Amino acid sequence: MADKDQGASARAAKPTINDVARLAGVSKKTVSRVINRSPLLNDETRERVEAVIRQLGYVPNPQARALALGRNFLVGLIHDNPNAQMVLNVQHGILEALAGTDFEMVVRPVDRNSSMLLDDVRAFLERQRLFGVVLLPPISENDALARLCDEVGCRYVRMGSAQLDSSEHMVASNDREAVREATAYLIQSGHRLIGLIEGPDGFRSARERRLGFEDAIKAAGLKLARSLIAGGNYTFETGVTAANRLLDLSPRPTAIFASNDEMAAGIVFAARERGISVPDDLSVIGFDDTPIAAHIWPPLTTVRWPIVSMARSAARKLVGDVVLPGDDSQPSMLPSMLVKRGSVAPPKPEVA
Amino acid sequence: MADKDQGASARAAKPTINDVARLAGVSKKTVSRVINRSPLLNDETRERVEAVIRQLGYVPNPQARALALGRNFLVGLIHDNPNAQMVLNVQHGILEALAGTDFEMVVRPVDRNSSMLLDDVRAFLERQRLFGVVLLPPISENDALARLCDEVGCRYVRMGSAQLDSSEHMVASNDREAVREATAYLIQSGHRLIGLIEGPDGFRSARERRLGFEDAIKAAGLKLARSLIAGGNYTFETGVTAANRLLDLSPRPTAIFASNDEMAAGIVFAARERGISVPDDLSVIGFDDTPIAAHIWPPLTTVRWPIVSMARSAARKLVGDVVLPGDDSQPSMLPSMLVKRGSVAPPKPEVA
DNA sequence: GCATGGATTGACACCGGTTTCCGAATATCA
DNA sequence: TGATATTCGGAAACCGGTGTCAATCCATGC
Repeated sequence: MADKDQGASARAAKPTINDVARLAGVSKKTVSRVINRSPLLNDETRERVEAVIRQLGYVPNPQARALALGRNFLVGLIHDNPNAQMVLNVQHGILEALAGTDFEMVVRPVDRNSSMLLDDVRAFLERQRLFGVVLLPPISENDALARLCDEVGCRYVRMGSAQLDSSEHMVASNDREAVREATAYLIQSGHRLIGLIEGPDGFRSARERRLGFEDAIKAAGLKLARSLIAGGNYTFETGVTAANRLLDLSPRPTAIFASNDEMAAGIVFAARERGISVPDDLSVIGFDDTPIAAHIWPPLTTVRWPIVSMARSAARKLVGDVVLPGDDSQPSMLPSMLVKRGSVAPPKPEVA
Repeated sequence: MADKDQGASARAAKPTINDVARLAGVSKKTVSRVINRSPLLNDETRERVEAVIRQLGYVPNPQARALALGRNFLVGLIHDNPNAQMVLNVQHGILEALAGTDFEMVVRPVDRNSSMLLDDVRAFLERQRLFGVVLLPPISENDALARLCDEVGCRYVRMGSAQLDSSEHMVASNDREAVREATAYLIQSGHRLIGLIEGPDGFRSARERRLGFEDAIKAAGLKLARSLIAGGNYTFETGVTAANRLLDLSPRPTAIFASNDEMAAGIVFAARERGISVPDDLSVIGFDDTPIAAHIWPPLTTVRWPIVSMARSAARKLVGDVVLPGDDSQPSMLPSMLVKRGSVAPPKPEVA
C-alpha cells in the first residue's frame, strides 16, 4: 500500500520489444532474433530493426530474458576472503572478461568454517539461478562445493594452485614448479640452511608450495630438516610467530621462504624487531606479489601469482560458449614467475 | 540449436508457486500474499501455506518477481578502486546489511577519468534496473553521477568524508574533526614543525583532511607554512616522493601527517631509506587504519575510518524501506577515531 | 505453369510470479 | 434472521522476453 511515486512521470517509459516490433513493422520474435544474433535472418530486416533499436535506445530487459531462459546473466564470485588485494584482482579479472557482454558479477563471501557453508551456497545458487560461479582458493579446493554446483546445475570454474578438476572446470597455476625455482634461487645464492613457513593444513596451495620447496632442497642434495619448517596461517601475525620460532634456532637459517607475502612481511617485521637485517643477515622470499611485497623495506623478492589472468580466463571459460560460441581456447594453466627485488642476498661468510 | 542436456533429469524440478498453492489448497494469490507478508490474511491460512512452503523447500523465483515488480533485487556498488582493502570492507558492510534479505550485491568498478564514465554508468543502471546503488569515494563526490541516478530513477547513497548530499542520500564521516584531533595530538606531543601530505586535488576527503590539519595548526597558534604541505595521490609511491620533498627541508619537520595510510607507509619507507628513525627522528600519522598500518614497522598511529559501518548503514538506507518499513534510523554520520600505535613520539630535544 | 524446398517470418503458448477485478464467505449489526 | 460491511480467494491479464511450429515467400527444376 501507500505506493511511492518514484518520479516515473518525469522520465520516459522504457521502450519494450513490442515498441520496436511495431515501429519496424515486424514481430516480437524477429526483434528477439536480432537481439540474439540469430543467423537465419535477412540482412535487410536485421538492419531495419537495428536502426529502430538505436533510434529508440531500446535495451532488452534482463529480468524478462532471465525468466524466459530460466537462467540469469549473473556470474557469481564465491570466496572466503583470503586477502583483499587478491579478491579485488580477481574481481577485476572477471569483469574484464565480462565487459561488453550482458553479464554482471555478484560477489558472495562465505565462511569456510561455517557448518552451514554448503547449505548457504546451495540456497544462494538455487535462489539466484546464477549462470555460473568462479570459486576462489582456498574455498575452491573444497570438492563438496564443486559437487554441489553440479548438483544444482550451475556451471563453475575453480581457481587454484594445482589441477584439481578437469580443465573445463579449472584454472590453475604451477605453484610447485615456481616455488622449486624460487628455492633453487636461494640455494644458488649460497644458502644452505633454508627455512619454510608453510600455509595452513588442508590448503592445496600450501601443499603445492611445500612440495616445490622440498623438490628444490632434495634436488640440491640438502637435508630436509623438520625443524626448519614452521606452520603459518597465511596471515601477517602467524608469519611473525613462525619467523620467531625459526630465528630462535641455532644454527639460525640464513634464508626463509614463506608461502605467501603476508607471512613474508611478518618475517621481515620479526627480523627487524630482533635487529636482524634483511637481506644481509636473512634472505626472504614470499609468494603472490601483492602490493605489500613492493611496499615494505626491503622490497620483497617474491613469486608473482598470475591471479588476474587466471580470473579472466576463468570467467571466459564460464561465459565463452555464449559470448563466443566454440571458443574453447582458454588456458587452464598459467605460470607463476619469480620476481627478484631486494630481500635476497648471499649469506654472510661466517654464517655459511 | 544443439541444446545441451544440463542434467535436468538428474535433479528434481523446483517447486513453483502453483505447487505450493495446490498442496495447500489455496490459490496462487494467497501464496503470493504469504510471501509478501500481506496483512490482510487469515493467520490459520498463512500458517498452513508456510508449512507447505517449508515442506517443499519452495523459494520464489527472483527473476519472475523482478519482472512482475518492475525492479530487481540487486544493490550495486560503484567504485573507482581507491584501495583494495577499503573496497572489500565496503563489500562486507553492504553484504552484512543485505544478509537475510532477498537482495544481492553486484559490483561495478569504473574509471574516474574516462570520458565515458557517465554513459557507462547510465547504461549499467538502465540495463540492470538496479534497486539502488552505493557510491564509494572518491567517485561518490561526483555530483553529476548522483544526478544521473536520480534521472534514471535509481536510488543511491553516497559515502564520503563530508555531508555532500541530503542525509537520505549520504553516509559521511567527520574527517575534518578527526584530523584536527590527530594533528592536535602531534602538537601536544611537542611537535612544532609538522608536515602534511595531502590527497589529490578535487577529492573531498583530501580537502576535509587538509582543513582539519589547518584547523589544528591555527588553533595552536603555529604558522601554516606552504612549504610544509606536499601533494600526493593516495598511493604509496607518491607518499615516498612527497616525503622525500619534506625531508629535504631545513629545518626538517619532526612530524608528518599523511592523508591516508598508503602514503604514510611511503613516509616510513622514505625515512628508512635515509636512515631517519620513526618515531625517534620523525613521527608519522596516517588515515584509514588499513591493515598495512598495523603491519609495517613501526606500527602506524592512524585515524580509523569507520568504513564498514558506513557501508552497512548505506546499504540499510537503501533497502530499509523494503526490509523494515518505516525504519529511517540509519545514521548519516559516523565518527572517525584516532588509533595510537608506535609511530609518534616527542621530538628530539636538539631538533625542537 | 506447377511442384519442391530452403530461407524468413509470425502466431501463440510459456517462463513464474504479481495485480486487477469480482464473486464468495465470514463477521458484525440491526 | 436478514442485511450490510469486511475480508478472502479465484480467474485471468500482465510483466517482457523466448521457444515451437507452421505459414509465407522466392528461386529453382521439370
